[in-house]
Amino acid sequence: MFIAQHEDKWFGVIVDEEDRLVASAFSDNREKLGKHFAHLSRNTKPVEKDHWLAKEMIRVYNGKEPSRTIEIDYGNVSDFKRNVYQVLRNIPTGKVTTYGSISSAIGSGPRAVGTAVASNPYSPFIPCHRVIPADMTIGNYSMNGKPDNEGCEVKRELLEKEGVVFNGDKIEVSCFWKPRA
DNA sequence: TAGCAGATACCTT
DNA sequence: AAGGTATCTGCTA
Repeated sequence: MFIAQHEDKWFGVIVDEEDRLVASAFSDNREKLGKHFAHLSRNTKPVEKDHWLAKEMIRVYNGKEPSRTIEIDYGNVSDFKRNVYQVLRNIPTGKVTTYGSISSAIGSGPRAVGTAVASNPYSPFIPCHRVIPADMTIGNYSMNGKPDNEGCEVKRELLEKEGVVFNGDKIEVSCFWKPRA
């Protein structure tokens, strides 16, 4: 596990031998982050600092696109989740889509997509924060493994930093992006 | 316009 | 084999 600190948050990544991403997450509590990773990945190696992916992560957290291509190690996820995550990777920065439109694109159901998105181990590189309910409200967000009210604020901040426009508690329809079938 | 059921497909144990 | 979802739609008033 590699770790980095930025403002009030900790950012962690786990990579494979070829620097592909096995898991990533962030938290305002370093200990919680460690526990979350232990739950996520068996072979959590000792903490090291300053991996390039940890820096990329802070960049993405601040609403920018990564400066290099990120390769994902899907070894630990089911086929279904991998399908969902590949759709998520195509959502442009500054846009959002809905659980329902993803499910119709891949021939599944919205609640099933919800469970897959909720257990995204690659946040924020795989942008689960860009998935919202069909009524265009902010919906839910998990921190350290569970849905979290504070996490919803983080989700909104992430989207605003990327340029998503809010109108009260709803997102402008101009920010909606439809996944291709 | 808001609230509520029922449908839904997949994941986890 | 059953129970749990980070949902959606259509009905009601």
